[in-house]
Order: sequence, then C-alpha cells, then structure tokens
Amino acid sequence: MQAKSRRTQEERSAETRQKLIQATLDCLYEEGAARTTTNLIAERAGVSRGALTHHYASKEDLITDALVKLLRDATADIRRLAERLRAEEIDLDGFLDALCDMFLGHLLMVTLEHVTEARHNESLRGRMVDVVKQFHAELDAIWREFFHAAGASDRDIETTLNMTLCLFRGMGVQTVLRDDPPYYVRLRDAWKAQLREMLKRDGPKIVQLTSTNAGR
Amino acid sequence: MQAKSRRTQEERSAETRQKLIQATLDCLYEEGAARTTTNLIAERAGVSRGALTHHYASKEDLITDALVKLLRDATADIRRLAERLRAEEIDLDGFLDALCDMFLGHLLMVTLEHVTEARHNESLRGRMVDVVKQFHAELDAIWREFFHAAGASDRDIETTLNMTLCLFRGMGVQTVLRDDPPYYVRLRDAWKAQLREMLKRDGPKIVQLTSTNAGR
DNA sequence: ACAAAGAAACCGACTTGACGGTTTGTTTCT
DNA sequence: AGAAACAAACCGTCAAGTCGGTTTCTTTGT
Repeated sequence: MQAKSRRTQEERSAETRQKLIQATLDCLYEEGAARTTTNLIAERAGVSRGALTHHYASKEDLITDALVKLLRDATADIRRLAERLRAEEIDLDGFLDALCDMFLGHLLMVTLEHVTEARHNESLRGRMVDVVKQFHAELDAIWREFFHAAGASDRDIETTLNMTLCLFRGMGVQTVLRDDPPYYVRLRDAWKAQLREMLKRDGPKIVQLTSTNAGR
Repeated sequence: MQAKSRRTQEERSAETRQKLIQATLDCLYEEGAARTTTNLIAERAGVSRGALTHHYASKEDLITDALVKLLRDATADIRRLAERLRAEEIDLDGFLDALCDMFLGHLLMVTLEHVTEARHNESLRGRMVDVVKQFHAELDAIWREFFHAAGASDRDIETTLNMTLCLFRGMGVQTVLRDDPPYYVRLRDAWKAQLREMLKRDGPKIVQLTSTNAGR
C-alpha cells in the first residue's frame, strides 16, 4: 500500500487523468457516445465521479481531451509506419494494409461518434479540425516522400492520397451495416492494384516499389 | 374552413404523420440526433406532443420510420436517375454527379447520425440494414446494366460500384471537418476520369481490377 | 335523414428517471 | 498547516412516456 500512497501529487493526478481518458475512449467505442455518461466513465476508470469532476470542469472537456489523445496517438502510429517504410521493413502494400486497418477499427468508429456532433458544436469542431489536419499532414509527408521518388506529379500525389483515405473511410462507415470481412479485403486489394495502375502512367518506377515484396 | 374540418380520419392521420416525419428529418439534419427531442419535433411539425405520442409509441419508432422514408425516397431518386440514364438524358458523368451529391448532402448526414447509434442498437441496425440493402440493390442493377454492355466481368462491376460508393461516402464524412468544395469536385472528377479510363481500356474489356494483385 | 353511440385523433398536465454539475466533507501529499 | 486529490450526497434540468379529458369523424339504430 505504500507503493500506492507514496506517490507524488503529480503522479496521482496524471494516473487518474490517464485512467479517465482511457475509460472514456473505451466507453465511446463499446457503448457509443449516446450511452457514454460521466457515471459510466468514472465507474470504468475505477475512480469516483468526484475525482472526474475535479480533473475536468465539464464532460465535454474530458471527451475532447480523449479525442485529441486518440488522434495524436494515431498520428504517432503513422509516424512509426513511415519509419518502417523508410527502413524497408514494409512496402507500400504493407503500409496500405496498416492504414486500412486503422480506418476500419476503433480510430474511425470513435471519431465517427463525434463527427456528427462536431457538425453542430463549433468548439468541438475547431479542436477536431486542428488535430485531424495534423494527422493528414503526417500522411501527406509520407505519401509525398514515397511517390515523389517514383516520379509522380504533385497533383497525382494529392489525389491518390485523398482518394485512398476517402475510400478507406467510406469502407469503415460501411462496416457498421455490412459485416463481411472478405468484401473489405477484396476492395482494399483491388484499390492497391488500381493505385499501381494509376501511377504507372506518371511514375513508371512505382511498379517495382510495390511489387518487390508483395508477392506472397 | 370546410376544407380543413371536412377531412376523413385517414387523411388527418396521414397528414400528421407526414408532418412529424418531415419535421424529424429536418431536425436530425439541422440539429443533430443529440438535440432532436420529441418536444422539438412536435413543435416543428406544428402538432402537439400528444398527437406525436398518439401516432408513435416511442421516439425510436418515429425516428426509424423517418429514416426508412428517407432511404426509400433516395431509392426512388436512384430509380429515376436510371430512367434518365437509359433515355440518354444523362450520361455516366451526370449519373455520378447526382450520386455524389446525394452522398455529400442530407442523405448521408442524416444516415450518419444513426450509423453510430445502429452499432449499439440491434433493432435499429436490423431495419437500417434492410432498407440500405434495397438502396444498394437498386444501384447495383443500374451499374450492372451500364457496365455489362461494356463487357465488364461481374466481379469488376461489383468492385467498381462499391469503390465508388465508399469513395463518395468517405468524402461525405470529410465534408464535416473540411469545408472545401473545389477539393471535392477535384476528387469526384478524378474518379470519373478513372472510371472512364477503365471503360475505354482494352476496348470493351474492363481491366482486371481485382485479379492484378488479389489473384492468389 | 339524423341523432346517439362509438372510435379515432388530439391535447396538455403530470410522473419518473437520469444526467451533469455543485457543494460539502475526507484523505493524502507537501 | 495548508493545498491538492478524492469521495459522496445533493440539486436543477430536461426528456420520454403516461393518462385523463376533449374534439372530430364514423357507424348504427330508428
């Protein structure tokens, strides 16, 4: 018990906040925004509601903080993927697989729960726009680096990236009403093939980049 | 005065229900699901809350009914588009424009408000799945008719349609956080060009979109 | 034809429960 | 001792649903 009671205030505070944020994200994913009450969050975090209100002035504060953390973490994930791409531990296909998984999993679902809310909530939308922009900037940098080397034009680079993201995002939304994993694999693979095809015209070198390690 | 007081029960009932459903859809779009209360709906519909509860046993009943109407109407719109496509009043580009508009407007937004809810609500999801399936079936028929003439395989037809829908859907979601109409026009046009390319390539044969990479 | 009885549409006050936020009290660190 | 972290009882608000009563239409008996 000393291990617990011998912590600094800062540590106690940080741990509680961390638990609250994690509980919030879990709740949002598992229960949905409509059922995510402060009571439930506190309960899942294993702290009292009093502790919750002590650290967050309002429910909205807590939720936006949780959302920002989610997207920051995702941005960090993307950054790590970029490293692995540079180190050639993965190829473009592997990168796309990882990206698609993100858009078909928790990240998209939790974000989606609030995109609708953001449409009517100026402050929430503002914060989401900023952090989502950063996420996209990270992706853009990777994409640019990868395809520029292959000789693709800037216009094509931007278009193909955004098409890819919109496609994956649309697939993610569809998963709610269509539970059919092989279908999504088919779409993803078809897109990977098509992407190669599209860029072959402007960047002939791209083919090698994507087919080196993909044949398994 | 007689025109109002000399209506049959059936007519009164139908008009009230109609007003309630329309008010519900308006509310959902303009205020969002979170702010759509039965009070607000009744107020906007110009009927009493008592009338609302008389016609709909629960709020969920009303909302699912409204959603079903929305999607049925959209299905009817698609059907009309198919007619115009057959009559050659519009071409594939025009069809895609109309489709894209649907996915960037009220239809997607209102649906989106409930996709997240449907994830945690079995009965709502069931009803949505059914009516969305019908919507897709309608699109599938048109697509099939149009692309079959070009000699595309069933697999390719399915893939290109679903890619198109996921792309537009993903674009629609993005509109909430990125207000940039020219950007969406660029993406849409790029995709139209892409589809056209596929139609032209190899004469009547559409490329092996799905077999290039996924053929394993 | 028409009045009475019945059914359906409609109304608005009331009940109940839950949620977010506030306040007051207790423990833990500095 | 004093401040911060934590806990729990409390309060105001609000939404959904219930219910008794009223109005409007429909059916039926004469």
